[in-house]
Amino acid sequence: MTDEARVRTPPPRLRERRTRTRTCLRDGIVAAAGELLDETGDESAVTLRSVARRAGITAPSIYRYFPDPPTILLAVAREAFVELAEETHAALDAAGDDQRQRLFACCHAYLRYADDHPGRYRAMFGGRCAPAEVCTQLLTEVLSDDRAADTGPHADAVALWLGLHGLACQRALAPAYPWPVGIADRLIVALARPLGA
Amino acid sequence: MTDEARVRTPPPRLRERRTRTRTCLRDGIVAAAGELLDETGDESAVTLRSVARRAGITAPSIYRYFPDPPTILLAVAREAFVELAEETHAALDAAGDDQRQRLFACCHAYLRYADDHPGRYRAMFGGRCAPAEVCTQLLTEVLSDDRAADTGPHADAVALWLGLHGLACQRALAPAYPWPVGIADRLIVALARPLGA
DNA sequence: TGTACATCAGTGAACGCGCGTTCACTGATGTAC
DNA sequence: TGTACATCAGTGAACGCGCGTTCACTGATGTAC
Repeated sequence: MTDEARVRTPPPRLRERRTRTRTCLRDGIVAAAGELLDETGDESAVTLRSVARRAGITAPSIYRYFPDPPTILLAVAREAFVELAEETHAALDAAGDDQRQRLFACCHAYLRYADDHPGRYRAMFGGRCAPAEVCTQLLTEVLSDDRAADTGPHADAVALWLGLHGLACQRALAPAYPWPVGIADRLIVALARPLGA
Repeated sequence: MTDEARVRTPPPRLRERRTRTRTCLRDGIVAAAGELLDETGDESAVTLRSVARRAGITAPSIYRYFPDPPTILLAVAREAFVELAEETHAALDAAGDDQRQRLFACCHAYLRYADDHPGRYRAMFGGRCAPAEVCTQLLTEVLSDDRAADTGPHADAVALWLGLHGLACQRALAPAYPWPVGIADRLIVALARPLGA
């Protein structure tokens, strides 16, 4: 009786699996890897098998979607860049027209994303992508309006981004560190002059 | 004959080992781990066994010096902080008395160390130590002379360090990225005002 | 509408590998006589 | 000075584990009649 019931259990499990398939198992795999990354902060904790466990599938299933584990992390990083862009653009949209407010909104949205997704943030800049361009492009736009005559809005954007990145990076690793209050604004003001001043 | 010769080979190997022992095998282990770190840029490539191979000993030997692999990386990070401090102080000593020159010398020595030891640099800030204090203390000294009246030389030093760290960090990961020329000076100037201006 | 069949996403067992860790051991060194 | 012995750093074999990867398979789905 008990054995019979146990033999019959597969169907619901398969049904559940099939349902997941429809909403694209690939997304589930990427999401699982992202969660593991944010929870552990350690790329070596994101193995093919640990991702499979988190996603509720068996390890070989992943090969239908990704040729190898590094490609999963690449997908996580790419998705994270899209999310980051969405959040910073949303912050810009909500900030109105004032240049200075737009600058701060954009930068704080950037830092917030890094704080909320420390593992993903590290994966983004782990050398798999060439992402500085993505980030600096946005900042170049935010900065560029009244800096066309400067030595180069691009270089200014890179400098500002490097400052934000340094803070985001280190906050992701040592969130408990007693950062001076207003350190983010101090960076923005210093690096975005004359806009931030 | 050949077999006999092979049987006799151990002694020189033991002698060599013993020689190494005198100059402290522990240093050899830390050095081996540091080399692996800089060559691969990947902490997961620094295993107990890979370190032992690089150091020319067997894996269990390491237990005489370190209780587990993470402790090796901790030792590498600590040693790297000492080296970094030595190099920045040497640069300051060579820079003379001019405040501005001292600032640039210190910052460039910092960046040079990161460029020369990318793997070690990442390990330093991998969350094992609370290192921001070590770095910012030095920068606070370099900055503080004519900034005592500022809202806080410490916060300024942290901001400057974050900028340098962002650059060092990202250069260690993507050395091929086409950084704008003079990006380091741009960061220093912006973050160390009025000293850098 | 009902039935037979092809498809193919996901399974579960198996493999070889490098890992961390343990253990009894070996043999060079330094000490006591 | 020469000999017997204790020490203990490093060895090499062995273990169990989780990993990536492969393979034949299962069974739900969609299609052809």
